[in-house]
Amino acid sequence: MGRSPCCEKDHTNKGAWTKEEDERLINYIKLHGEGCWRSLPKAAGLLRCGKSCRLRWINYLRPDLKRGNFTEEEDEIIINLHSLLGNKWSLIAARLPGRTDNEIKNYWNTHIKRKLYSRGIDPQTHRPLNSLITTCTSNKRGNNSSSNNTQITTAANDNMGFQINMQTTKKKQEVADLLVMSDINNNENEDSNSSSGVTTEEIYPELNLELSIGLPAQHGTISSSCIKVYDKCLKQNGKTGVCLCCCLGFQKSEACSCKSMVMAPRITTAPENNLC
DNA sequence: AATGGTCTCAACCGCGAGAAC
DNA sequence: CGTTCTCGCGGTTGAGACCAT
Repeated sequence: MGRSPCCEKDHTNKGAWTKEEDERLINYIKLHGEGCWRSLPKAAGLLRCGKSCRLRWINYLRPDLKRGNFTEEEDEIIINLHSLLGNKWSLIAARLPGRTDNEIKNYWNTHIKRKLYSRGIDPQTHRPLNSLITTCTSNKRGNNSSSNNTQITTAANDNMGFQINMQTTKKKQEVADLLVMSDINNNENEDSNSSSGVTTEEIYPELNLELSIGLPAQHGTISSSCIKVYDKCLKQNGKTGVCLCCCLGFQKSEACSCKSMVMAPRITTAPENNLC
């Protein structure tokens, strides 16, 4: 019946590789070649699972890897290939000798996305950001209970750009994400005169939250935090288009520079300090 | 100099497809 | 033919480097 497990996970190391482990892996592959990742760790005297060995070799130890910064030419190749292939990093890597899928993926997330945003291009769709007036649909519960929907719409803002220097930690980002939801919840609760301490989930077990928000298109400095929050929202809601200021509820509606673009009820009852 | 926030990237995790039994 | 495993992939995480105050 089937095959035996690839490794005994109780007896394997995790985390960063040591020099000694690297040397063992390199020496073994020099002698025996790549492949047979399942049996490799034991044969090479490594307390690692085969998967980990494969990853270490492919992403770091392979002799044909090109080290150093990506060139402008490589940037453009990646952008073009991504527009054709999407997040098929292995396919993109196959067309860039000496680069790994992991490396390209990291580079995309940390550099190229920002570059595209600053050009006013959405990195997912490769279309101009200011043409996007879209719908974010939070439908985690998978049920469209139309009477309980909240719909909020803003348009793209050409003036604000992405010059939001969000001094947020990862935890703050999570809080910020929750803020979005809780602000919506607050609006819902205000509407229904609900008292505090009761979650929206309790009030609306089948709640579907639908947002329609636009992204600014002006060139500017974008922190990776902004991009992460944007991506997270994008992922959770399935579609494109978030004004972060509004999304995070970081400003009062009357103080927000994109107020003229707000077309529908705002997301938030904002905190006192205006970070916009 | 100390502290706290942000960025980068190596490594891990989980999943799907196909192979082995 | 069904079950289990391997391989490879894309997404995510977290440690440490770097930067700002």
